[in-house]
Amino acid sequence: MDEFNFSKIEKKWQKRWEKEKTFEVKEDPKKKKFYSLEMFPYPSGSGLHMGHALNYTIGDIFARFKIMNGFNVLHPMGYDALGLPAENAAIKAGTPPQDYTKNSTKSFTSQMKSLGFSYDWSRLLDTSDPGYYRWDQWIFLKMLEAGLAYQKESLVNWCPDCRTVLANEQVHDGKCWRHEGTHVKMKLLKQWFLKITDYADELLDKIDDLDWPEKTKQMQKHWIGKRYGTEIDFLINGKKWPVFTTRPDTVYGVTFVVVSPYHGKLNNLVTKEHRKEVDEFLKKLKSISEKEIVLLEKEGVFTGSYAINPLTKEKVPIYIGNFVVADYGSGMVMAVPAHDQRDYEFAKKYRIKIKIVIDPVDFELNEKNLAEAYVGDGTLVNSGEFNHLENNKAKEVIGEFLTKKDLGRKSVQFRLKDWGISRQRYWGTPIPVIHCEKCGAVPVSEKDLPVKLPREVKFGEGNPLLTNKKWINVVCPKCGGKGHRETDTMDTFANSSWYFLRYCDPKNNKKIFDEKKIQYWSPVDIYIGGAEHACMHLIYSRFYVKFLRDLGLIDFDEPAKRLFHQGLIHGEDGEKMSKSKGNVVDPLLTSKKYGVDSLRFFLVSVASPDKDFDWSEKGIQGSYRFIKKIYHYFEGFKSGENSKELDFNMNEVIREVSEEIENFDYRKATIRLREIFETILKEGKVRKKIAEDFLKLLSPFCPHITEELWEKLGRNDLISISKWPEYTKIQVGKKADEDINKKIIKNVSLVVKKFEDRGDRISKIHLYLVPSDFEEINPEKIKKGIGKEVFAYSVRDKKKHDPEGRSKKARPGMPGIWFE
RNA sequence: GUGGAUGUGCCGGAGUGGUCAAACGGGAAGGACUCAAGAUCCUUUAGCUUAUGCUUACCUAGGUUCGAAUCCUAGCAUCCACACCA
Repeated sequence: MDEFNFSKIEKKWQKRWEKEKTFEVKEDPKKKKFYSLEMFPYPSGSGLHMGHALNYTIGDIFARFKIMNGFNVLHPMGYDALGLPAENAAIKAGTPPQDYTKNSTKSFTSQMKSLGFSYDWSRLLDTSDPGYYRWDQWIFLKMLEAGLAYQKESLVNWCPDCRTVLANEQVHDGKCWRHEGTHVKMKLLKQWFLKITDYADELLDKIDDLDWPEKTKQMQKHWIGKRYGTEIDFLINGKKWPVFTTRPDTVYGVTFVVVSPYHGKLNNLVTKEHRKEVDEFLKKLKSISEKEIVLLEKEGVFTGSYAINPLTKEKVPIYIGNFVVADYGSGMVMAVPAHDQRDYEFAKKYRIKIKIVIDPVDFELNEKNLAEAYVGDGTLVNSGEFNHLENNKAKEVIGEFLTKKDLGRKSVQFRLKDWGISRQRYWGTPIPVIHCEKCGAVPVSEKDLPVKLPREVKFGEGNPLLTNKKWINVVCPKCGGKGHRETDTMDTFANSSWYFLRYCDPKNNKKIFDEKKIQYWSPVDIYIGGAEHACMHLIYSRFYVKFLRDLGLIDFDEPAKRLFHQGLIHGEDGEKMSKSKGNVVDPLLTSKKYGVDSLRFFLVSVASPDKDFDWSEKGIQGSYRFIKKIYHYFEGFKSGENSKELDFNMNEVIREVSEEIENFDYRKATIRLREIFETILKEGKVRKKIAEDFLKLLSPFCPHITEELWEKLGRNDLISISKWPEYTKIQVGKKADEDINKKIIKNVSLVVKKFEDRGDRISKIHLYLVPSDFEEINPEKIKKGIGKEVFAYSVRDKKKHDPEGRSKKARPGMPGIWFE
């Protein structure tokens, strides 16, 4: 018996796939395409981790399954190579990010190749390649033309560690998404924005059509956060200041107005007498991180100004409040302490008047027994001409009234904000704009793209691009005068927002991509990656696709039809894998120890791929044993006749495994494979067809040993591109036919016995069968089997005798029963 | 607070109205082989017991049903995401 030398086998087949370009694909109108994509990795210097291995194994199994099912499968890979970590790591290592990244991507590629993934490596993409980011810049110019890219002075999230601005989506819990311990600060900067909000409605509406995990869809909906409400103009110093509210019905209960400390026109509201207090308050706020503000008590300070309620004409004080969000609505809210908990707390603290305007109807509410805000429904009181209206009705009525008098208007607010893409760092796509004193921000002309990142820069303090004067100082393309380049680079999420389109035509240097190629391959049929991207990458990509569609470049609306999130792998201790905890398991080392196929098989057999699970060394040993067993069995394979039962089982397994892979129930599929293999082992000799089918079913999971054993069975083609076994219906039909009568006899007898044991007398039995069962049963047989008078009906039969409606309980294999 | 998910045997984890003491894997125990270890193979793994028997079991408490791990109601617990959005 040969020693099971998995590493020799792996290399042998990986070489052959590469040599024969097994997984390279071209458009072929005669073949149905399938685009299978996994989120491309950020090529960190530490190489592939187990999470990558899981992600790509899940995708690879799917892609291989589709290939064997006759699809023309596009299964590409690339690198999201631009970004801060590479820059930081490069600085640390003292090498330019270009070199650092090249090393990383090289090692990623060789690692991925060694794991046997079925990628079309000829389409390899690298976002740090000017040939790629040139098209980032091109899209930017198109957005600029369309008015979707713009510059504005704004308060931004600033991470002191990254020394750059972060998008809202990159701030988690008031902290930087890359630095768990770093609080994000607010800073005022001139920034480039992409007007994703123009697409807010469509981004929201189309969510329902996506075959995506419900959770992710929910998160996106929440993130976009569409709210219907009313804008009410309060009068301050003779000027109209709009305030957004979802509760116009409570407008008579407004006793103060609160403005955000970050409101742009805050200074207009602060009177001389209150300047000092306000400044102190603002100063105090600055020293507190956003995270802490959330935990903080509602606090505020009086500005000295008053606002006039347009309906009551009452004058109410204006406060600055730490709980008001600056860039939602107008950054100013009307406060109704009787009917909003936050306002209530604030009013109590600063002893502001509380006025009840909604009467709960079923109990009495007065200022004295009010221990918290009453947010329920009721009828309006103290509301002038609107008294006695039901409050939900009042929302409408007051809204209309305000509109008619031009004191307000219906309004829709989104939580989603425009996407700030400016980053003050080096390793990103340069924003293709030249600033000119005369002409302002002038776009670089398309023919001058790409604006390449200069190698000659100094890293250290601030933005490295500022250190290359030669690169910065250029002539204005418009007037020929003095100009300087924009030194902000784009958020890396710009790079990843459309990469999946570029895979369809990765080397095109004339166009972003060829329309015909895009039309053939896109959109992505299955997209696999982490759930953490739900509100970042997965929203941005949707936005980009819609924009490119509106440019007329593509004719679909959504980047990916179907989405799947893999689970997280924890260390053996159940904790998240991390270097500091020392519980990291390296996929490469593991594959060297047990073989790639064992690793792949194990990764998808411990748990459903979308569930989190703990790494287990014992577990992978179990997978290894299984694979070894298979290897040894096939090595000495001798065909022979096998039982009918095995034929039947195999046929079932083909059906089940196919369905299970399609539904990402990989774990169940591996169980099926184990079971059927046990049966094969027990029988010893089986027909060659059975052996081949088994190897084919196993092939997406364990591509290397199945190639090897396929060869051992005397085949010289590749199993990886062989035809997936077919499931035959006839055979099962026969078998099921025999079963169904027995099954029904058994089940019904059981119930009959129970009834008779209780002392019930049964003379007649009425059975109500689902139509498919009804067609297959043999009533005589059942009658004999049960030994009573039996009447069988189809549930569809309108003339059936069914006084108690038992036919409703009928299910396949188990009829509804009624006794007489 | 809001939204989502989950709760099954020693552990991981299937199942989803009758065939369920509950697949499969891991662990453990016993046995075979071996001088021995490893590998491999077989058996057992809720309790009483060895009977095609009973009892206790699928978070808890109720309910529906001839019958529930599976359906309904309430509660408890855990995990994740978002979180002062007016």
